[in-house]
Amino acid sequence: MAQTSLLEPQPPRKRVAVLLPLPFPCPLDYAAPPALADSLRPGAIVSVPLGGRCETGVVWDQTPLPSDLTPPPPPEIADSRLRAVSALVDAPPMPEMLRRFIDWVAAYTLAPPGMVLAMALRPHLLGTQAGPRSGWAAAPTLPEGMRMTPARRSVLAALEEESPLSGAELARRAGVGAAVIRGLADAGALLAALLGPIAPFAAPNPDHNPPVLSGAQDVAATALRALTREHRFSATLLEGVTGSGKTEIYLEAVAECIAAGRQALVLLPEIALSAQWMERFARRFDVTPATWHSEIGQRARRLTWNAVGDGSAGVVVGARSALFLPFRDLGLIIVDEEHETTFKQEEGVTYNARDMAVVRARLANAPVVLASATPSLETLNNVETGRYGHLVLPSRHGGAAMPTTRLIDMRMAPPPRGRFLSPALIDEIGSTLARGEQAMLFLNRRGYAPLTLCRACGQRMECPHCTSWLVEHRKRKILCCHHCDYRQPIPETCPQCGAEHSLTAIGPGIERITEEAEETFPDARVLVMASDTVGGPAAIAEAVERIAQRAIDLIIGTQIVAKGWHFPHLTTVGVVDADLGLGGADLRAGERTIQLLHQVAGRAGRAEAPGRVLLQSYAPEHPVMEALVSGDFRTFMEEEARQRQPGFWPPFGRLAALIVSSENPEAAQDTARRLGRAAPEAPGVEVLGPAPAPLGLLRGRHRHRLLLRTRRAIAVQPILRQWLAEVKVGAGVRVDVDVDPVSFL
DNA sequence: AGCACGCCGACT
DNA sequence: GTCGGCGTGCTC
Repeated sequence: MAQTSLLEPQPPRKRVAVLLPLPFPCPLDYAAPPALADSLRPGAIVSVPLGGRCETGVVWDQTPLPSDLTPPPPPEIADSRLRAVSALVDAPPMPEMLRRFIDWVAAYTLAPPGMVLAMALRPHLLGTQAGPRSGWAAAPTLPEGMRMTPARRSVLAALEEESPLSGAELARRAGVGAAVIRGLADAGALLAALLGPIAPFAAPNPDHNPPVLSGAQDVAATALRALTREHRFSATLLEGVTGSGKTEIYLEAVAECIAAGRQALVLLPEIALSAQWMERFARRFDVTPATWHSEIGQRARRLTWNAVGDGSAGVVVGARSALFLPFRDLGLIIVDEEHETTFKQEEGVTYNARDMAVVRARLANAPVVLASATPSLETLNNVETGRYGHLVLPSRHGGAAMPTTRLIDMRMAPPPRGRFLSPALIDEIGSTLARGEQAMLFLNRRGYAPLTLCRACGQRMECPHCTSWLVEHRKRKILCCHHCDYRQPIPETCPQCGAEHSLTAIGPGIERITEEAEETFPDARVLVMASDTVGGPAAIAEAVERIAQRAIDLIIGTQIVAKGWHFPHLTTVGVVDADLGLGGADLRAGERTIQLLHQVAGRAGRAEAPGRVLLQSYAPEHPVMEALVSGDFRTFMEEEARQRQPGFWPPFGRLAALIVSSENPEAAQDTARRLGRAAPEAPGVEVLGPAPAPLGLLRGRHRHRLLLRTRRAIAVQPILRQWLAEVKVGAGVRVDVDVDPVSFL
């Protein structure tokens, strides 16, 4: 009887590639146990051994990518080193579309595919049971002799309102700790009860409340409906000023998508701030959509993830990470405010959700609609070259006029020393308030003052971990860094020279403007809106409601007041420092400033009362200011394009940044220099740098930057891959790759 | 990302 | 003489 010889070749074991949500460069190979072999198809969720632990991953396949994005194939490991897949996880497989998308994003951003997978799989990995959960109900009679305390009483009161409730929810509503609940349960005052099934997402009704459309609106809506019916990829810019009805129009495409039984995804820049958007959706479709953003609770997260996967969530409104949901049948993507830079994720996998939405749509054979009043130059260029379609809503809905914009030349009539509101602006706000209308002051800078210096020695208060000034927050009595979480009390004496009471606030932040406004308009009811002063979404919704009810006269705010709110009684907007975004060597400084200020201006005068916008500027002849006054956004962007074209700056060329950082300044510089020496050389390819980053120190890491610029026809990924492979990165040094950078700090 | 292995300081 | 710091390197 012949024995199997160790020298004889073994039949090759059946192997599967498994991608794990870990920063590996490629999937790992595992042996497929015969019992599982048939189930281990691509997309299957599996448990596998890794080192001494067990990990959850997804059976992967080699998915075809555009040739210039394809990473090199990994070397195959020997059969003898293979370990076997432990188990098939009882969960729906990851759809092929999503797997292809993950590969695409990883290849494009040069992120490890596993890290991209982690974004798509994390919701699934958090908590595994979706079955019925148990909670607590009050016992029909209280046990005799039980001690009653205020905390216990409030638990029982909460159950009078609603019962049963989960332990965590009950503790939250009663304002007590888990111990109180446990005590009551032990005493027999609470009984375990099964919680009912979680309410599924109600189906939006596309015929609930269709809008009455006219003229250009009707044309645009009809066109989007037709594209949505087609079931193939298309990209369309929907351009229209604030108040032109953009949202209503693209919701018609959503309606068409729902009617066709497919799923729609709407990406918004800051979902947590959009209670008003939800209302509009509810008015149109009679239900609230599923939402997805970083702040939803774990329960809702899991529920939504499942509902998207089984198709029961027809519409998802989300922040950028919603792109990675396991849509079963994605039929439409909307990117609202497509020019917003918050679509760019800067941490971890650096991707631009606006661009990846286009990729996702292409893979899904679905249309994508990019909506904006002030489209990015990238998108305008894609329209220009015919890659994207273009629909324009030329005027404000209901005949409301655009606000008039006026510049205040701060060199001609400056405010008094230490003041920041010019006489002209004060006049205008004063008469607005006198007419009983609302006014807004906009300054995109939190805190009291951006810089604190010593009058005696000139010492500036700066962050010990970052290249940045400490910002005074007078209300909180601290100096804090806006780049890291460093904060310190405001010192009484100068830490440098010891002089007493010599520290002076330089420049305005929103707190300081509030102080000045309250002194100037003592009778005005003032509301301050900044990301660090308003609370959660509910608090913001309440603030917006108070504004709508005219309980507020003067709104003072940062960025967040610019974001799509409708304030019907607001007629005058004053921009405290219109030049603020123009400093620094940012490629898109002008574009960004005009987009932001245009959006702020759009808050003014949306109803019958005409709006006024006043821009305080020390550079009124700047093209950005002139464009804001004339309202000629188009001409400004054309000029911007003319300036970028000869140097092959985006969108006429491609950029990728390498950020070299280390706690050790020499190590960072050394690696940056060696990267510089190994810089790729080819026609149409240029490397700028290395140079110390403008933010030379960030969270205690010293930073240097290199910038790769190529002609549009040349992909940056293979160049970057080869370049990085040539250079040995020093100990403790990190090289972060940022393809299509938005920030140049 | 974890987790192990591996070389140099303060302790029973 | 050991316990332990976290630096480098590997996981199919």
